[in-house]
Amino acid sequence: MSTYKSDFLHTLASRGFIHQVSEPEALDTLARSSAITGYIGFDCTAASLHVGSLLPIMMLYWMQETGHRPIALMGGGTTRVGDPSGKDESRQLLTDAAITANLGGFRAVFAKFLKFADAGGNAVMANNADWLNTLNYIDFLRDIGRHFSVNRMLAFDSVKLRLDRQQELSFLEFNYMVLQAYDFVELYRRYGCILQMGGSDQWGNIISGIDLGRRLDNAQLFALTAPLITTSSGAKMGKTAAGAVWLNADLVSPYDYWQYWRNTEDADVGRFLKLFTVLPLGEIERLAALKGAEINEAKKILATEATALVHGRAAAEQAAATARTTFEEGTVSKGLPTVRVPRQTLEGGITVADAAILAGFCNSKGEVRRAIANNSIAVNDSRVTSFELTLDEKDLTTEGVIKLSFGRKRHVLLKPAYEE
RNA sequence: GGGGGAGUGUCCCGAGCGGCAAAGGGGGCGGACUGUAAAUCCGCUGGCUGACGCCUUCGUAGGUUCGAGUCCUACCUCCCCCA
Repeated sequence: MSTYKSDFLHTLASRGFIHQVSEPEALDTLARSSAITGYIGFDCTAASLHVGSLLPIMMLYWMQETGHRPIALMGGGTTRVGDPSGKDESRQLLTDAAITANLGGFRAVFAKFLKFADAGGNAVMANNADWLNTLNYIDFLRDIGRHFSVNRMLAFDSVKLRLDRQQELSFLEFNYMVLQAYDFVELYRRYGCILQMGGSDQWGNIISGIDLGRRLDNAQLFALTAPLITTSSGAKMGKTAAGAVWLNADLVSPYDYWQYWRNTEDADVGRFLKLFTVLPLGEIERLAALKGAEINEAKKILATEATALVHGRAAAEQAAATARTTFEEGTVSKGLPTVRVPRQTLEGGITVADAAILAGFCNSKGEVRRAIANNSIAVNDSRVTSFELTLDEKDLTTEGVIKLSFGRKRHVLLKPAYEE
């Protein structure tokens, strides 16, 4: 399956994580004979990590799992600059306060995948703000800047793309790759880190770091990139009707997260099981081979396993149970997302339109109107045909809730709120 | 510096003789069919209104006109050619 002899590279390769590796033989040999240290950098542009970050996180997970030391590098410093790779326009700059706040949300997520010192493991969480924020400009130019050829930098895709399209590329962004390269060297010096991993769009930036390490410290550093993951039908990972699929439970509930994976396309099941669960490959092979409706079993396992990694086994099982009662038994499950409606409002009667907006299904009454015309909205599993329909306490089921549905997959329980 | 062209429905691309809430795609959402899949077909894809209708939208600001995405002026941004 793979020609790698080290546990680390063999695992990554056979699970589909590897796109490109610099000097694969040398790295393989090294990883076989000793514990190596490697890192991946993460942006702090959002308040939570999302499904797109999952792939790199899993690489760090396997790194630790196969006996090495992973470093999750928070881009507290580089996020202040903004990576131009793969973007047409410069990203909006975030305030330092926002970056710090975002960082806070990350640690808990990483702790679910990696064992840091407080959990008795060797994983490291670093923040490049620690060394970037205090850099002295002139010193930095003389020590680091001299090793960078502008001629070469102009040839990098991330830069060239912008220039070719006559898109603005500020000097600030132009420096991003220099800083990222410097990060690599800094981590090498601090932790003996010799490997940087990342998405395939990071290749150029990583190579810059390798070059810098060789020039400054005569170090042999390595690059490993992962393929860009899309669904079989070509869509980018991690988007749903409601937006990005975040890893924080307060942004995307375990139930919704489970649903996201449950709705994986047939053709992706095997690949995703390998990438996003830690099930043994033999088991995955068996699941991916299921045909027709049977592959739904594999999807449920994918959903439960993937959810368990992020939200814990109990939450995953609960999401699975909720899905089972909702979709397979067709009954009202208490595990569905609930929306509280003040009791007075309910007594006075609330229109379906307002309820649908409250539930987050629609943004305007016009949308609700169209949705009803399209047969999309149901109350307690019966189709709503009239825009005039008003809901009140008589519509409460024996469980004391009103089940409001949008389409066949999105359900919400309206629950009278007695407090406040 | 001179000449020519372009900016359209706040997701993207893109048509648009002065009557336009504005063609057509893509994407998205929903329905049918299925297996909570894919493919396919159908519907929807500015806001308010029960409805007549009203309001807001075509780079920005003015102007002409009963009426402007469309014509005129200035400005901004981008592309191409000449220098």
